[in-house]
Amino acid sequence: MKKHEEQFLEYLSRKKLKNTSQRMIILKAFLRQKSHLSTEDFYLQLRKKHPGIGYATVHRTLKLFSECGIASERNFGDGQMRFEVSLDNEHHDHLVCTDCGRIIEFEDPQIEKLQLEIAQKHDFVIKDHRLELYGLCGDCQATA
Amino acid sequence: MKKHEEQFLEYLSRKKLKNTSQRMIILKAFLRQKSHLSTEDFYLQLRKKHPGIGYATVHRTLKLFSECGIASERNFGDGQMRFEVSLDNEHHDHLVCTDCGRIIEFEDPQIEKLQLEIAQKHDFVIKDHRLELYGLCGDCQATA
DNA sequence: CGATAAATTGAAATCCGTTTTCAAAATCGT
DNA sequence: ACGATTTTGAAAACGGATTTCAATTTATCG
Repeated sequence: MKKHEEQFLEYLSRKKLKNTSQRMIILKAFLRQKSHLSTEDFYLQLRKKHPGIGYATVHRTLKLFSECGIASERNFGDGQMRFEVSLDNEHHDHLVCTDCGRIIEFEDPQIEKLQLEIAQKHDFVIKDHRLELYGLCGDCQATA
Repeated sequence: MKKHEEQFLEYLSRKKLKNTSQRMIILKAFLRQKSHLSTEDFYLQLRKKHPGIGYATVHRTLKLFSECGIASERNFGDGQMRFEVSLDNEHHDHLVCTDCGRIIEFEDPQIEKLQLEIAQKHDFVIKDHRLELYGLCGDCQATA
């Protein structure tokens, strides 16, 4: 996991950006968090420990993470942008419970392969994809 | 294609809503359009022929379409909501060219099947899904 | 170590698409 | 045609993302 930090620092110097205490704090907090937090939620979380850091800075820094490749932006269609730590180059997809909001990650090489075939058939070169399955998780099926 | 119109009219009476000329105009224009237009674009398009109809009405009517099942909302993560005519119960997915914005629809029963298996494995019941492949279409690969 | 240029910060303002408000107009049932 | 109810369009409000700007911090270099 050191890799992410290095990658970020390298990106900063490559772009002649400055290494600030805020950026480091946000980076550490970001790497520590597991779930797919919206900018807002992440900010609120962070503010508990670091009340001085403003929303704008959090927002800008998350964008930086995304630019340098250590974060991916997600959009589950609820109007909130979400960020997650990108683990190496493995793409993964999401299973979202529409009731409790739980998000489970998965990946399926077979589906990926089929996607490539579809792209070929339409003469597309795929750069990225998103696959989200919406439904009810076990718990929520029970209470429904 | 008469079905959509009937379905909408039925929905209106079921909900004790009124059948207005605006709604009929919007319905016809909506069914005629092929692509995945954003509310904004659809409104601009419509305004050429019907300058009297306001954005709010278009927006509300598209929502109605969505509620009664003749339209589906799409969100390709560009911050604009898009609506498309829902053809019967067949779900389809999208291939989006990130350069020119072209959108191609496809469906793949194999992928659907794999999705169900994944859901089962995680004890989910799937209600819906979205799969979008982003890349460059043939034309844009050439000019890139 | 300073001095200086350049980048960053936080608060507030702005942006931009969506959604709501409200008074006037249209619709439907009788 | 009447009256209750819904709908309409313009404009305002909303919500989240993004930008602005003056003050502060950082990196670099003598």
